[in-house]
Amino acid sequence: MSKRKNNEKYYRIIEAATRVFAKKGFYQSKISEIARAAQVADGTIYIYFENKDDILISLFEEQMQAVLDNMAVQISGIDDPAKKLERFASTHLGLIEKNKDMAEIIQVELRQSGKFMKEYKNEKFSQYLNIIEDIIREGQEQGLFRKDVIPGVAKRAFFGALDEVSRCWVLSRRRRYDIRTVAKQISEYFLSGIKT
Amino acid sequence: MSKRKNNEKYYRIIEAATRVFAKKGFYQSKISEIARAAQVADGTIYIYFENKDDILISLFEEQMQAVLDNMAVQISGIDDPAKKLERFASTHLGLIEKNKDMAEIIQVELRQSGKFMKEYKNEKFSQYLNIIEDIIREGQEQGLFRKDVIPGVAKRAFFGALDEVSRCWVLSRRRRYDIRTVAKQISEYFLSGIKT
Amino acid sequence: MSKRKNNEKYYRIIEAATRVFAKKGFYQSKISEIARAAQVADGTIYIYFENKDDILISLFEEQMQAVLDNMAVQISGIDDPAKKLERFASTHLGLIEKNKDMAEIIQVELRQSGKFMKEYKNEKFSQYLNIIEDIIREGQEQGLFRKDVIPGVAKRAFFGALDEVSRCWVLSRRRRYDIRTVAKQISEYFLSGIKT
Amino acid sequence: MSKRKNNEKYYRIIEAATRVFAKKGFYQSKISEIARAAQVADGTIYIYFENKDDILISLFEEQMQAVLDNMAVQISGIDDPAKKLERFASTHLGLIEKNKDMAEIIQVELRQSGKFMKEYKNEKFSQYLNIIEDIIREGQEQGLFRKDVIPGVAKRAFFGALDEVSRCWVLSRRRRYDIRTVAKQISEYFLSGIKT
DNA sequence: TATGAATGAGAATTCATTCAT
DNA sequence: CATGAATGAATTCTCATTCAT
Repeated sequence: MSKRKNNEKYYRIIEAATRVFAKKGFYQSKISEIARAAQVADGTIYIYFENKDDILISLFEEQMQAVLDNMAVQISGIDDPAKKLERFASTHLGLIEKNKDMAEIIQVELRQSGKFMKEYKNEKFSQYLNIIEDIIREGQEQGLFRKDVIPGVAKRAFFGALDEVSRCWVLSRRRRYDIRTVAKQISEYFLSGIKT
Repeated sequence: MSKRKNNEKYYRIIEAATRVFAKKGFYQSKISEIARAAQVADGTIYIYFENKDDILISLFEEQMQAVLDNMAVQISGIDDPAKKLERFASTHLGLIEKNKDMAEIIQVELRQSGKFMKEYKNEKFSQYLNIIEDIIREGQEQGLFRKDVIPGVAKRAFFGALDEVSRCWVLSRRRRYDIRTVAKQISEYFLSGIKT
Repeated sequence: MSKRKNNEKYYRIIEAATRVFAKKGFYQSKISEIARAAQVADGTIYIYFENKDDILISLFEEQMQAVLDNMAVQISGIDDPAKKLERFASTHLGLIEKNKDMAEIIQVELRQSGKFMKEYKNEKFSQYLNIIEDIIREGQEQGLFRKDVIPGVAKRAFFGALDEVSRCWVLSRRRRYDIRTVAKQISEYFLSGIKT
Repeated sequence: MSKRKNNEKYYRIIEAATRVFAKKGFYQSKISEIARAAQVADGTIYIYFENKDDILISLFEEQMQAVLDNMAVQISGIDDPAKKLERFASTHLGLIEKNKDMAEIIQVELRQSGKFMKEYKNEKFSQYLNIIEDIIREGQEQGLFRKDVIPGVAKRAFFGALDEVSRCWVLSRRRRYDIRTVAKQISEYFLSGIKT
C-alpha cells in the first residue's frame, strides 16, 4: 500500500480510470481500456490494484481525502455558520466544476457501490456530509438556526439540493448560469428555511 | 406491445425484475435470477421483452406513468402553490415508502441509464421534475415566490433535497423519523427560502 | 405417413419450406418462419413432420420422386443413347429453370445432408444419377460410346458439368444465354468426348 | 492481422477448424470443439478471429491463396492450352487427394457461404475458375478450340465435372480408380468436345 | 386436429485475472 | 517490476420442440 503509492504509475492508473469510469460507467469500463488510457499493460494494473473494484474504491478514497482536506481549509477561517454553509456550497460546486469526471463517479457509480462491494463502507463520504451536520449543530448552539431542524435530515436535504443541481449543471452543454450564482441561491433558500 | 400488456406474465416479470434490480443492481442481476423470481423459464422473458435493457426501461416507464398520474391527482385540487409543493413532497416520500424497490431503481439505476442506453431519453422523469417547475412559476406569477428564483434550478434543488433524504430513509434500517415529518420540514425550508 | 399426405397442409408446409430453405439455407431457416410462410401455427408443423430434418428430407423425397418420374417419361420414347443424354441435359436444366428454389436446395443444402443426418441415405438422388450411368452403358453396349469410359465416373462428370453450369445460371441475375443452348453445348462437349 | 499470422496458434486454430468443419459442417461445429482440437482455450480463438464466420473465411482465403499460387506454377511452363487443361485437372484432383478436409469445405461449406455471410465475396474462388476460362480463350485464339464455345459456360462445365467426380472420390471409402486416371479421362472428354 | 405460449438446453462471446517471459 | 497472451467461467439470448387448451 505505502509502496504502491510512491509509484507514478499508481496515479496514472487512477487518473485514467477516473476518465474511463466517468465516461462509460463502472460496468461498461473494461480493464484493458483503463490500461490503454493509462499507457500501461493490462497486467500492470494488478500490481497496483487488487481488482477492478479496488480501482474504484482507491480512486474514490484518494480523491475524497483531498476534497475533505480542502473543505476543512476553506471553512476553517469562518466563524458564522451561515457563511460556512454558503462557503460549503460554493466550494462543493467549484470542485465539481474543476473535476467533472470525479463528480460523475461520486454521483453515479458510488451510489450503487453498496450493491457490488459488500465490505466497502463509504466512510469518507459520510465524513463529508457530516461537515454540514456539524455546521448546522453549531448554528443551533449559537441560536442562529431553528432548534426543531433535525441536523441529520437537513444535511441530506442541503447536500441533495446541491448534488442534484450540480448533476444537471455538469451534464448540460450550455451553461446558462454561473455556478457561483447557483451556489448562492441554494444556500440562500436553505438558510432562510432554517434560520430562526 | 398491446398483447403483452394484457398478459399476467408481463407484470409478473416486471415485478420480479423490480425486486431483483433493486437488490443487486442492474448489472449484477442475471436474467436467470429474474426468471426464477418470476417463476418462468429464462426464455419466457424474451417473449415479453427485447432484452435486459428493455426490462429496465419497461419497468421504469410502466411505473413512472402511474407515479405521474397519481401526482397529477394529488395536486389537482389545491390552489395555493406553497401547499402544492408541500403535497408534492409528501406524495413523493409516501410513494417511496410504499414502493422502496422502485425508488431504489429510479435513484440508482436510472442515473446511469445514459451510459448504457444511448437511445433512451428519460422523458417521464423530466415530466415529473417539471411538475415542480410549473408550481414554482405559478407561485411567481401569483407574486407568492421571489422573482429572482430560477425555476429550472429551484426544481432540481427541491427534488434533490427530497431525493437525498429519501434515499437515506430508504436505506436505513431503523426509521428514526416519520416520513411525513420529514416531508413537512423539507418543504418548509425550501418554501421559506423562495417565498417573497 | 399415408394419412398425413392426404392433407393439404402437408404440401403447404413443404412448399413454404422449399421457399424458406432456398432463401436462407437450412440452418438459418427457423421453424416459425416456415410456419408463417405456410400460414400455420408452429406446432402444426410437428403434426406433419417429425422434426426440422424431416421437413428437408420429406421435401426432397417428395420432389425428387416427381423429378425421377418426369425424367423417365422424357427419356422413354428415345432410342439413341446420345439423344437420350441430350434430352437428360435439357430436361434437367429445364427443371431447374422452373424450380429454382428446389434446385438451390438440392445443390446446396443436400450436399451437406450427410453431416447432420447420419441415417439418411440419399437413395433418390443416386437413382437420378444412375439414369445417366444406364444410358452410358447402353451406348457402350451398342458400340456407340467408347468402352474405356468408366460409366461411374462419366455419370458424375456429366452431372457435375450440368450442375455447376446451372448453379451459375440460377444465381446470376441477367441471363445471357438461353438454357436450351447451354444444355445443347454441354451434352455436345461430353458426347464428342465419349463417342467412339 | 500481420501480427496474428506470425503466430503459431493462428495456424493451429485454422488447421483444427479445417478438420472440424470438414467432419461436421460449419453449423454443427462448435467453437469449443475447434478449441479442443487446437488445444487452446475457447477464448483464445477470439484473440485470432473475430467470430466463427471469420474462422471459415480466413481458413478459406489462407488455403485458396496457396492453391492459386500452386496452380499458377503448375501451368506456367506449358504452352499447349489442351495440355494446360489436362494439367489443371490433374493438379486440382491431386490437391484434393492431399487435402481432403479443405476440399470438403470448399465444396460444401463455401457453397452456402452467400447465405450467412452477406458481405463476403468469394473472390479467390472466382480467380481459380478464371484460370480455366483464360486457358479456353487462349485455345480459341490459337484456333485450337471451337469459336462457338462460350468460355464462361465451358469453364463451369469443366470445373463442375472435376468437382463432382472429386466429391464422389473424396467421400467413397474404397478408391476403385486412381485419381490421375480419372483426371485424364475427364479432360479427354472435355477436350474432344471443344477441340476444332 | 390446430394452436402458440412456454420451455430450457445449448452456444457464441466477453473479459477480469493470471503467469510465464 | 512490466508485459500481454492465454484462460475459462459466466452470461445473454435463441429456437426446436412440447403440450394444455
